Amino acid sequence: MNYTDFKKMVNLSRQAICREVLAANRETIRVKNENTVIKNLEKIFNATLKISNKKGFQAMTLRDLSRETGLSMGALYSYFSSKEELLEMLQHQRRTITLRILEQYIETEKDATARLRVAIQIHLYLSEAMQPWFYFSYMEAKNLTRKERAKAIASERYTEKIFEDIFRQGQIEGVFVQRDHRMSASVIKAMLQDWYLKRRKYTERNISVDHYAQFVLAFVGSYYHHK
Amino acid sequence: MNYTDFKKMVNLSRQAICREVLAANRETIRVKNENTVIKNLEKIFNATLKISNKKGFQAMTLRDLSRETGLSMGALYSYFSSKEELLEMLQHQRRTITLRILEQYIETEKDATARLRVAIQIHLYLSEAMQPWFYFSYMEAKNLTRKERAKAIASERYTEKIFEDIFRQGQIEGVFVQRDHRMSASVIKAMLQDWYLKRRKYTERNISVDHYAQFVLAFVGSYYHHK
DNA sequence: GTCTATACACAGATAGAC
DNA sequence: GTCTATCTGTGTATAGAC
Repeated sequence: MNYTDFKKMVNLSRQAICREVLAANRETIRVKNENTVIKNLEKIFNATLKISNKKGFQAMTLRDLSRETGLSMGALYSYFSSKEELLEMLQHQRRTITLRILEQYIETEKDATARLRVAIQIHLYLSEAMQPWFYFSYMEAKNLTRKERAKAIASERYTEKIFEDIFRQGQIEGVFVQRDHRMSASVIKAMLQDWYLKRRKYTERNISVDHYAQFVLAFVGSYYHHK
Repeated sequence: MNYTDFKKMVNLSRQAICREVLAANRETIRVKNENTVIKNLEKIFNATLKISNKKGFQAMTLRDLSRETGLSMGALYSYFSSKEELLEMLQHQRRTITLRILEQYIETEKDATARLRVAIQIHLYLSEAMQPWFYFSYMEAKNLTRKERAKAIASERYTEKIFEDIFRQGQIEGVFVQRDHRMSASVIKAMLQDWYLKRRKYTERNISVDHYAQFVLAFVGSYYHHK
C-alpha cells in the first residue's frame, strides 16, 4: 500500500469530516438544515485552520474568521457557543479520526515487522491527508482547558504505546533485538511529527510522504536488526 | 564530557545572558544604571518565558507580565518599546548563543565520529540549559515578522547543515556508509528538538540529558555503521 | 527609575430585525 | 438562518507625577 491507495480507501474528505463533527455536536449547533451545516462547517474549519496555522488561534479574531468564511459574527455563533468550543471541536475530531484509522489498520497485520511498517505508514499518511489539523493540534494544545489537555496527552501516550508494543512483540518473535523500546517509540514519534510540523521544508525538497515513510522505516530498522 | 562538565565550562547563567542582551539593545533600553537593567531584564525574561510557555506569547498580556515581574506597565516599557520587540529580543538572543556555542565546540574535534558525538551532545546540553528559551523559540516562531522569521529559518537550516556536513565528511573518511545525509540530518534535528519540546515527558520518565544523548547517538550510529 | 492614571482600539459575545 | 448594531471587558501603549 502507498499513499495513493490509502487516500482511495479512507474517506477523509472535508465533507466526511464535517459530517462526523455535526453528529458529535448536534446539540450545540443551532442550525437545523443538515446541508447548510455541512457547507458552513467546512468553511469555518478551513478558515480557522488557515488563519490559526499562520498566526495562531489566539491571534485569530472572530472578525478575521467572519471575513474569511464570508459569514457574519452572528452566523458564526450558530455553529459554536464560544471560541474555545471551536478549538475543542477541532482537537477532538483530529484525535478521534487518528485513533480509529490507526487501530483499524494495525489490526490487519499480525507480525511485528509488518505492523511496524503499517504503523509508520498510516501515521504519516493520516498526517499528510489532514496536515493542517495535525499542525493545529500540536501547536494549540497549550490553549486547551486542563481537562481537554489531559485528553490530548493521553492520546499522545496511546499512539506512542502502539509503537512500544510492536517493538516488544518483535523482540518476543525474535525478529527485533533488545532495546529500550519506550525510548525508541518516543524518538519515532518525534520523527513522525516532524513530517507535519515542517511540512514546507519537505515540500521544498520534493520529499514525498512515501519516501519519508521508507526512510524512517529503514532508519528504525537498522537499529532493530543491528547485530 | 558530560552535562555537568558542560555547565561548568559554559556560563549560561541568567545574568550572563541578560548582560549580552543589554549590550545588544543599549539604544532601546532607556534605563541607564547597568545593575538595575540586568536585575529587571532577568525578571522580565523569566516571567515572559514562564507565562508564554504556559499559555502562549500572544495570550500573555502586559498586565500579566507586570504582575509576575512586580514592575508596573510603565516600568516595563523602559526595557522594550513594544511587545513585539520583547519577542524579538528573546528569539535573537537564543539564536546567537546557540550558534556561538555550537561552532565553538564542533571546532575542537576534527574527525567525523567525534564531531557527530559532540554536535549531538552540545545541542542537547544547550537546549537543556536553556530549555524555556528553546521551547519559546520554537512555539512562537510564527509570531515573528517576515524578516525575523526568515532569520529563524536560516538559523534552523544552518544547524541542520552542520549535521549534514559531518555525515558527508564521515563518508569520505570511510567511517560512515553512504546514506541520504540531508534526510538523516533532518530527522536528527527532530529528535533533538523533541528533547526540549517534550521536556515534561522525559522528566517524568527520569531520562537524563546524557542518557538521551547516548540513545540518539547509538540510534544514528547503527544507521551509519550498518553493513 | 518607577509609579498611577488614562487613552483608545478592538476583542468576544449577544439581541433583535429581517 | 443570517445579518447589523451594540454591549462590555480588556488589550497595548503613553503621559506626567513623584
